[in-house]
Amino acid sequence: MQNFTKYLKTKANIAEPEFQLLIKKVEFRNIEKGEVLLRPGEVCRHSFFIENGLLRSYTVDDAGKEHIIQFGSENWIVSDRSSAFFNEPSDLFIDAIEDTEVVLISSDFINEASEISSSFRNYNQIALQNHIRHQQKRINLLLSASAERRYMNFIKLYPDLTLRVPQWMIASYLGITPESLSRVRKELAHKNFKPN
Amino acid sequence: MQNFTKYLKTKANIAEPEFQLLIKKVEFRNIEKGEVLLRPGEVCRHSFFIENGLLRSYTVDDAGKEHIIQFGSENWIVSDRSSAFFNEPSDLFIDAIEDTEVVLISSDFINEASEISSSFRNYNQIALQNHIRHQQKRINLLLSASAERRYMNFIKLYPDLTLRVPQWMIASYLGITPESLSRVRKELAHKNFKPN
DNA sequence: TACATTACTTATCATACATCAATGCACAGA
DNA sequence: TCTGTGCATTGATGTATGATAAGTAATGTA
Repeated sequence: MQNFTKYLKTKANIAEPEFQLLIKKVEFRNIEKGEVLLRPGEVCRHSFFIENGLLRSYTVDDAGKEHIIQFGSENWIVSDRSSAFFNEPSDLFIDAIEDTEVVLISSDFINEASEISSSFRNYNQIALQNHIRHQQKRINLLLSASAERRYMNFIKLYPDLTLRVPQWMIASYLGITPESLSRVRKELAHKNFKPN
Repeated sequence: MQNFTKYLKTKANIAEPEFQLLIKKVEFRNIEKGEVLLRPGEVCRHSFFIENGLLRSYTVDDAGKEHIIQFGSENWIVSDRSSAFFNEPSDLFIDAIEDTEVVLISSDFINEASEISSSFRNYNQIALQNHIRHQQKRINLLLSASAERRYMNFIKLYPDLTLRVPQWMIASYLGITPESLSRVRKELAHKNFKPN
């Protein structure tokens, strides 16, 4: 749990004694590729801090089509925040794109950590605000940008994911079909586009 | 400032003595229809609590096209949260769709209120989580739903706004053109669709 | 009342992207 | 080595929505 430890100690700035208290509250798990961690209808009881590996959250519409809401790799947290916070059934699937090691974070953990440490509270606040900022950018892109521009934005933001995630999932994240993404990529190659 | 008072006292559960302290910190303003409260490049120094009237926030893309991020009417808060929280220049315009009375809420106010009152802190937390939930639903709709379904969802969620907001703005919020929205409406009328 | 302005609709044509189907490839398991 | 399965590519075709232009209705205002 090196990454999670580092996350608590440096990012959330938790001191050693509090750390010793808190660390007992979390659980460690190995997830196999393809394993499902959350299904629609269930309440999301844990947030997943990713030590290493790759998770995604997504919805499935009436036509059975998947729409990816979020990817998460090392040092990210994947969760259905709304479901976890409001204790209501989720609309999402969460599953593993690669074999993944996660730290299970319960709502209790968050609450206790917030009580114990004002710096954790602060960090949590920042995380929420970041989430909002990120979502707003995505909404704006979905409203205003073509498939090509959305894809270019994606590889600029997530060069690592671009390599690790299968293309059809990227397409799903961008709100287009795999075929369209393939054509977009061909176009870009043609235009001699290079990432960076 | 009846609505705002009620908001602080009942929703955020602020007691009378704290209320007296806090209320001095806010400012009241009348905004004329069309007046601009925030422009891209500026840092969003205030959140706007709406006593009555109607605001919107929106971006303008390279082609000069507007994309509406949010509407806000009575008892809602309109703001660029990211800009306000992180103290960074905004990408958004905020302006008034109707003559509007607002209460100006500064970051200082939020911070002080959070220190004074744990119930305010709590309420603020809930507001952030609500925002995230709302944005996620919108992202999911933009990824998965047709123009028609997005519109149907809109009138179900915001029957009041459907009447008060000009159609071309609703179209902009949904990510379609006014012409398309007009077509969708015709279709729905044809199918004998009634709200509710 | 008349005139200007703004909002909404309708019609036509254009296009980005979806859908469907076929093919090629790589990798995993027999 | 063969074969199956999943993914990426490509081509042909379809369709929802965009762009443009014009008309009509509604609203404001002199």
